[in-house]
Amino acid sequence: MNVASKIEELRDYCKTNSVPLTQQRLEVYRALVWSKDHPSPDEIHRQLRKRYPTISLATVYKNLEALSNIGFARKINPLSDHARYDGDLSLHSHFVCTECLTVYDVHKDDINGKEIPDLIDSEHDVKGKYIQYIGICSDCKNNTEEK
Amino acid sequence: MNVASKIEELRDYCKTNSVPLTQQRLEVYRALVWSKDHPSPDEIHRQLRKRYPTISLATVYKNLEALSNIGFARKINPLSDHARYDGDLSLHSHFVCTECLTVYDVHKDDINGKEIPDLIDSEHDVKGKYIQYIGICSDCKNNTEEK
DNA sequence: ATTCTTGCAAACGGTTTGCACATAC
DNA sequence: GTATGTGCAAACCGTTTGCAAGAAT
Repeated sequence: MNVASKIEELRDYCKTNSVPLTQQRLEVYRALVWSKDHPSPDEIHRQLRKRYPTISLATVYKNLEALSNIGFARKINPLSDHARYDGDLSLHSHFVCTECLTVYDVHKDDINGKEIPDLIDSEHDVKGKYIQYIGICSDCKNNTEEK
Repeated sequence: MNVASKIEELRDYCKTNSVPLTQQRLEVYRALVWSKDHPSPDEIHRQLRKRYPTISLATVYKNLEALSNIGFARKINPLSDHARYDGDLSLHSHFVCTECLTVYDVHKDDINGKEIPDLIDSEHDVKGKYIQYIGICSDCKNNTEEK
């Protein structure tokens, strides 16, 4: 899907759901879908600042959060605020709970013995791979239900 | 592999390679391989402090780094210091360059059309999944070779 | 008119650094 | 004896928060 039509989708969504669509929010979204890599808030801010010199970094943060909440963006690294270490270097995957940020190991028999596919024909030097499953862990699920 | 034999491995490695094995380094490693989840430096520090009240947080950081360098630990979230956002919410995977921290999209045809296996029989609520490939991107590879 | 957003600055919290002292080799 | 690690405190830097002014509905 191209950039223009994605922006139309955001316009439509905001109109339909009475979500305020400020120029800043629109431009944060535009910078995001325009970007080939996966920008940090700071990168988006630096880029937007060229054309909108007064836009503040806090606004970029708040809009990325807002866009995520309405399903137009996603933070790809839920564990972005703490380093996490693993003493098990064998091949395995992870389940990350987005509530409590616990990381659970997932081993081969938990995914029906299927292999993690290799990345083919890539110019990059692949050193490792694992599947990252995202969701709500059983503990958090139960605690939420109790409320 | 059990905890005791992993610790023996570390002892052997350090002896063979003349790497200083301090009590602190040993205990950081022990705490790491003991742990069921994937602890942050702070969690390891809090745990060790119960038995070694003088151990400092900076030491834990330095030892996790040192253990990673000799292949006894791994930071599972290379993007832990910056939030990263994605405007493409369709199913795809990521290649993360550990040098420049750029994130490249990986689509289905880059992995030979194979599916990402589902997590089966899990009590957790899986909302999403993607493969994280880790390595050195072509740009960084070329720049390193030039040096 | 009301509600939500912006921009600024200050506060916050995880991580890194510099250095004198201590420990492993 | 030399090289490396430890612990403390300060510095660093990405992120969050509070609030008065401004914009969207």
